Amino acid sequence: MTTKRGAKATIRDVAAAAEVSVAAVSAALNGKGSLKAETRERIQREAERLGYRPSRVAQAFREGRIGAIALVLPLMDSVDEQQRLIGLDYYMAIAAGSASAAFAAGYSLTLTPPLSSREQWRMVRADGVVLCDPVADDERLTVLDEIGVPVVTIDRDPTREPMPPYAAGDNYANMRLLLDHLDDEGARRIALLSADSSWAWTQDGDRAYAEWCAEHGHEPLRVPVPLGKGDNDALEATVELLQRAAPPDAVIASAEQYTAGVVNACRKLGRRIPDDVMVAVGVDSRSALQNDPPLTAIDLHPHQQGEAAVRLLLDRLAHDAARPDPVIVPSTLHRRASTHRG
Amino acid sequence: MTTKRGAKATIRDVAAAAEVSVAAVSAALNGKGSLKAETRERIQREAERLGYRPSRVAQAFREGRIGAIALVLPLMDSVDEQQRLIGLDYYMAIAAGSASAAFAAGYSLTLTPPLSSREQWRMVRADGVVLCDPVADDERLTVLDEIGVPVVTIDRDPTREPMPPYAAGDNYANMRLLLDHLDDEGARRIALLSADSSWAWTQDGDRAYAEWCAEHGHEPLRVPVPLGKGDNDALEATVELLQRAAPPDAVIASAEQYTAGVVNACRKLGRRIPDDVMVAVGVDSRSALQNDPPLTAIDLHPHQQGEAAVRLLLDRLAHDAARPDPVIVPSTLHRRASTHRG
DNA sequence: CTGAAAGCGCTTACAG
DNA sequence: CTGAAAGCGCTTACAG
Repeated sequence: MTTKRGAKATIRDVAAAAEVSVAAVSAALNGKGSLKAETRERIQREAERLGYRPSRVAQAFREGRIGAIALVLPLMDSVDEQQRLIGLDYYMAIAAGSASAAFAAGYSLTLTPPLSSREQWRMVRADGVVLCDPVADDERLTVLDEIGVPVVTIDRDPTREPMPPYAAGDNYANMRLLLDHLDDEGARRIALLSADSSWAWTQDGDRAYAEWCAEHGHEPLRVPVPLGKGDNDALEATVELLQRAAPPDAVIASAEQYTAGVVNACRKLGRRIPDDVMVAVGVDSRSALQNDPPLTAIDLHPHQQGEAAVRLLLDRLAHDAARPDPVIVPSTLHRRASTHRG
Repeated sequence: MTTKRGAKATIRDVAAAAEVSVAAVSAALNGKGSLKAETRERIQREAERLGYRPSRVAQAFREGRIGAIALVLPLMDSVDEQQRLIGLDYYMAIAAGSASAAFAAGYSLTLTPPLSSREQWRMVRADGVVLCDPVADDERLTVLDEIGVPVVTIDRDPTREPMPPYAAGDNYANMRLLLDHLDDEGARRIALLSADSSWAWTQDGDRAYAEWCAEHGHEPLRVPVPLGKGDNDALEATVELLQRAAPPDAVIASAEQYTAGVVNACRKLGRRIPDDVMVAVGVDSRSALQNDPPLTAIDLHPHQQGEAAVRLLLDRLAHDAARPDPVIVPSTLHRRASTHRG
């Protein structure tokens, strides 16, 4: 009645060893049913002796759920080594928040690497997916829909109908918050580095900027900067801006990726922050906080966004009901030295 | 014979609809067996019509494996919001590398949030665990061993016997590489910021530093700096170092976390890098690369370490055989402007 | 208080 | 070429 070496003991092995039924073993180990204390202890002893561990797959199978949620981050989509180094604080915090919310509900969080083919997506073992920063007509959402996997996005889908549930910051309001703050601090020519992308947060920010400028009679100074390709683009764009005949007296870096480029451009040209030019960032990060001087930035509370997205997803899984409302996570403006002239 | 609304179609529903056996459905959908083309097509049509998706859990159950590997990162162990912001490039790259190696082998990668109790660890649904930076007598390894989950570590376990298989950089050699490089560039008093921890990489680095100093007749200038508690500690330690009567002419920041602190300390005291003091970092990051001037750093190729660790784990899962040898991933010294006086 | 059985959804031999 | 059955390891009603 001993198990074979190497083969893992099953509930049957324990039942045989303790000379009871498998049901009794199950009850004893899960503290259910009503077993005589003596029997329960004997079963536990035998289980211990055989090194029995209930099979997690079998349990999952019985529960009818995988017990995992997949998280898809844009940064995992890059293939070359250089790019992979780019671990943005924002996404890391989303991952941490998602993981803890998932785990609190008895789910684990799965990181999904770059997937191209439909085949690969079918391999994903998860009860649902949290997808960050969908683009317009995002193919991945189409595939997931075909496969029948529920999806929640972080940042809303710009085009899809019906729009999947989502969690997001209030990107429109945040941009206006930055602009008002810079205005209060005396900035009169505020430039914006922003990506030409179909992401909702970019478009919301651009719209807020355009409207704010129109309302305040300011000339818009928006410079498109590609995202992702390293940070030279942001540096060059900022250098170009600052060397214009009428340079800006404040620069907003809308993306975390631009942070170093903007700062280095100022340093390169000998422009002091904030005296010659104020700098503010649309997404807070360690770089912003640790910069000398520390940079004013919007904290999008990505940890909370991750938590919120996972909870939305779990609701969908549980109730299979009506599409829930989006969750807008309030953001915080951290006023730091980069936008305040002593 | 139609499925209930809401309830997902099972293989039985498809079999009934197509008027064949479940075995035929399985064969048709997996392209196995020898079905008449006409039958196969009819089955596929019905499956399509019913929106049938094979249950991933059931498949997993049959395969006898969960199909997931858990990754445990030290940074996920912090609870307060402030700490969570700390997404180190090093760990992010490990996660990306692990995920792609896992996925290539048909496994997914699960992120495990901070777990304290044995109970919580039992909830982890994974066929194996990759644990980063084990400390001496790491409780987590003890628990995982009890639960019977195979483990591979990144960076070796400092004390455990038998030592779990691991992937790591050559931390001893790397420290000497940095020291030799600084020596070549003319540094004569090289200080080291290093943590008082039981981590193997810290201890290896400290040992290399002590031996190198002894061999070269240099006075050791090692300053212990706590890890994790934000970056003020590194800044203060560096300020203190640079204000000594005999200040160092080079500083090695052994951890990625020290990067900003060291740079800001130099800036605060008006010491120019590299002219007044050279700076080198033991772990490469975006901060090091984007600093002005860019900082010389050791690239530990964390992406490859992640891949290697996952492959070690998969080997163990597959063969259940002898303990494999550790994998030492070669590191690269990136010589940058911070250690070269024009 | 305990046992025997059914069943979760799939795939893989094995019969016909 | 196709069907009926066994079985992966567990838990949950249901009998005794």
